[in-house]
Amino acid sequence: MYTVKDVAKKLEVSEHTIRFWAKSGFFPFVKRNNNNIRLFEEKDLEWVRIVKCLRSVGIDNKSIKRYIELCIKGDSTIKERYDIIKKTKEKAQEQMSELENQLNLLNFKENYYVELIKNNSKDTWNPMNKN
Amino acid sequence: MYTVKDVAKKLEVSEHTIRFWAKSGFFPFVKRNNNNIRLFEEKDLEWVRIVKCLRSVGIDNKSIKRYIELCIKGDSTIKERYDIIKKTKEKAQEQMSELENQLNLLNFKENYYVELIKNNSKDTWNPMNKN
DNA sequence: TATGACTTTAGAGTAACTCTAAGTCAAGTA
DNA sequence: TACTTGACTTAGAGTTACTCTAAAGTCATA
Repeated sequence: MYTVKDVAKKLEVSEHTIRFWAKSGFFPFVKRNNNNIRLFEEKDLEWVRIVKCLRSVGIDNKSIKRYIELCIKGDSTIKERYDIIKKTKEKAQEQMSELENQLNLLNFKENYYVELIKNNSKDTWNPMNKN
Repeated sequence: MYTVKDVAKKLEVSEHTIRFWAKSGFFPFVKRNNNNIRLFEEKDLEWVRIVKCLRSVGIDNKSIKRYIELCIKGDSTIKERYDIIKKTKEKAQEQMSELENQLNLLNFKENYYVELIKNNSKDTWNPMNKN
């Protein structure tokens, strides 16, 4: 059994965020002990992991809530949930190729600076260069 | 020469965002015509591209502003700018591997749903399943 | 028993957009 | 010539998803 703090540490999400997600209704299944303290079971962690995954791919909180409501409804919604996951996956793949582009640009910039430093030359690319 | 709208379309960023960035002081070099309209030159587009790149890797606007101020200062700041780009690149690489993890999870989920549908079986993973 | 470490909540604060309203200007049309 | 349309401008309000703070409850240890 894990407290909010444990979950936060284990999944590398802030405690604030876990509580915010809880308040947003993302974990309707989480039990509380006698002192009103949330205790996540092993199985629940998988769920938090999915929420983190959806968020980090940029799915908004309203859509995550909708996905959760489909899960609550039960097996009749499996097809619809499958579609959501598939769309999300496609979105993630686009992000991957976008990130590759950005990495290329950063590599280019890095090399550019390396050359500048090595040759002690002027930064002619910089549109505001005063030199 | 490109208006804000042109830049927005070319770099796939909203016009609002370009104006917001302009207001934030990200494009101190952009000229205006007689009617006070911003006109970006070809060279300036490269700059907007860098800003987009830094933002999409999660660099905050204050840090981007700082980078720009270093650029304005001129060639004496090249080493410091190099360090920023290098750190940003490392951050992007971490994001890449994080995104790979998320993609793996999404693939796993996708296959799980595919199997459920194919075999018409129960969703035993779902912690809120009512079936 | 009190100190400290933990939890909870409501609600204020923040970053980075995102949108709206009101205004200027130039070009096209009746 | 007057009017409408459309592109651009600004200030500032609104939104999302956190992020933080404050107040209060519980429990172990000194």
